[in-house]
Amino acid sequence: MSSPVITRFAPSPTGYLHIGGARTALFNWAYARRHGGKMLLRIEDTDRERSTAPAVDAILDGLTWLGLDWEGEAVSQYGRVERHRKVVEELLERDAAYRCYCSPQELEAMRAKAEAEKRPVRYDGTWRNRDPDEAPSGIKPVIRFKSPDVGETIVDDQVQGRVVFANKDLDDLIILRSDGNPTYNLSVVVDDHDMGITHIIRGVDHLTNAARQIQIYNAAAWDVPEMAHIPLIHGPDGAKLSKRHGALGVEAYRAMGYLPEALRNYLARLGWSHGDDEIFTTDELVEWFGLEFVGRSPARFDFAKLENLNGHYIRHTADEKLLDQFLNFLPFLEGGPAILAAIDETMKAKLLRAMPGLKERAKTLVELLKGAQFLFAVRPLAMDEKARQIIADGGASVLERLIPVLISAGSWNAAPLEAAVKSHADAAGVKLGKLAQPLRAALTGTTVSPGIFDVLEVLGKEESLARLKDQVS
RNA sequence: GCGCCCUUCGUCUAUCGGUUAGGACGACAGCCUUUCACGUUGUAAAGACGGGUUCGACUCCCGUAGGGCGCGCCA
Repeated sequence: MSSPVITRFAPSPTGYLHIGGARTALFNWAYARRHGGKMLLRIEDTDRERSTAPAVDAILDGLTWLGLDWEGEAVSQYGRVERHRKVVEELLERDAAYRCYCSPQELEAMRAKAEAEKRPVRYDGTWRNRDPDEAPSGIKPVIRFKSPDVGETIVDDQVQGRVVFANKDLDDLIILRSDGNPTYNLSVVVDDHDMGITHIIRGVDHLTNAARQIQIYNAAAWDVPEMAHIPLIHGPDGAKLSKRHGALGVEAYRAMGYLPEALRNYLARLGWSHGDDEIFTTDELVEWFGLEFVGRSPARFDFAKLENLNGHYIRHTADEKLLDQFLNFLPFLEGGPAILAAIDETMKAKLLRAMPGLKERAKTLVELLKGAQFLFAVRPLAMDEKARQIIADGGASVLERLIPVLISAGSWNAAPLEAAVKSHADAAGVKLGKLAQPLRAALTGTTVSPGIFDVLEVLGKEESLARLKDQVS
């Protein structure tokens, strides 16, 4: 029996859980599930300047919302510094590390010079073999890892394949700062080892780190875990994902009205595939997931596809459950808490009854709310300017006759609304079907819809139509 | 600059040497619908470029171009 799979998600709490991190977490989670293992969570908070408690909360909250659970308590990397220091001591004793007395200024000069001479920017190894007795007094040294200077380091990656790095390209990285705190690459190795991580799944931006980390594993005589470096998510323009694009925190997606199952499905399909399957349950994802099906090229984030998927999930969610999700979503929407507070049992019943009509025309929960506006409208109804305009332009007789009927229809389910419009179509002798849309706009205060133009057209108000079009544009 | 990685329709992708290169989103057109939406049918749309290897390359190799990532006392 081989050892159980243990994966980990290790975000640094310097901000929210961004979409790329969410996908990394999803892959780790799915992989662990697939193999009956578990996913651990480690907060990489060794950067005391930038790490914040709210960020930790945001990450845990984001994962929870996405339905990605982890085993046990989240490990604080900072809480393990003593252990990290101890390992550094051991490396020092094994002659796998050494003290370096170069000042930040010297290093900066070294970098600048290398750049000016168009040479690779690397630490030149000044103190690697220099006699420690020559150490200048009053300077606190950093400790550098003694990276092998010949040969090569091979990252046998589950996704990237066999990636070879020449050791001469990897310089002696700092593993302990002058203030006595360990650095990332050292901490990661120690933690992954101590936590018994068997599979490291993370973004390709860590590929070079992987090589350095493997060297540390070797120096410590520890087994190197399996590694898988997955491609990054790019913005629609192919460049790095920016805020404007989608590098938002998952809570932003929640606020935009996306369902966690839709986001999960979408994210899973980004870089991973199972033949032509596009829509699948989380159980299926777990059943099908495998690193061998993860591609190596970066994927662009496509909101249109996410929306489509979200619409699908909204349509296929049972009314009761969808109502629950809708209600749970409101607190995260701007102005949503007030709306939620105003929803009593009667309103819930109305919403539930309206759900069938509502959900098939909403791609997000925000749109669902928009569609439900007619239920929330305060009576008597305040009409916006555009609606008044229509009435003034001749729609009055028709609208005036219809509005009382529509209000008395009571339920305000989309279906009765349309039925009411329908039943009066014949009576009025006009193609009133075309009025449903502008009516809704008029009754709810929603902004102009193209339908209003139709109204005027139906009523033969060419002149008004021209005027309105002019006003709108 | 150095190192590593990537390159199939606009986008996400299937193909794992032999296919009319398939699916999905989006787009466009039709149908359904007295609105919108849903649904449905159809159309357009791809192997970056140049060399090899092979009976045969999208698939393997090399090069070019383009793109990405990394090169901190950040993680």
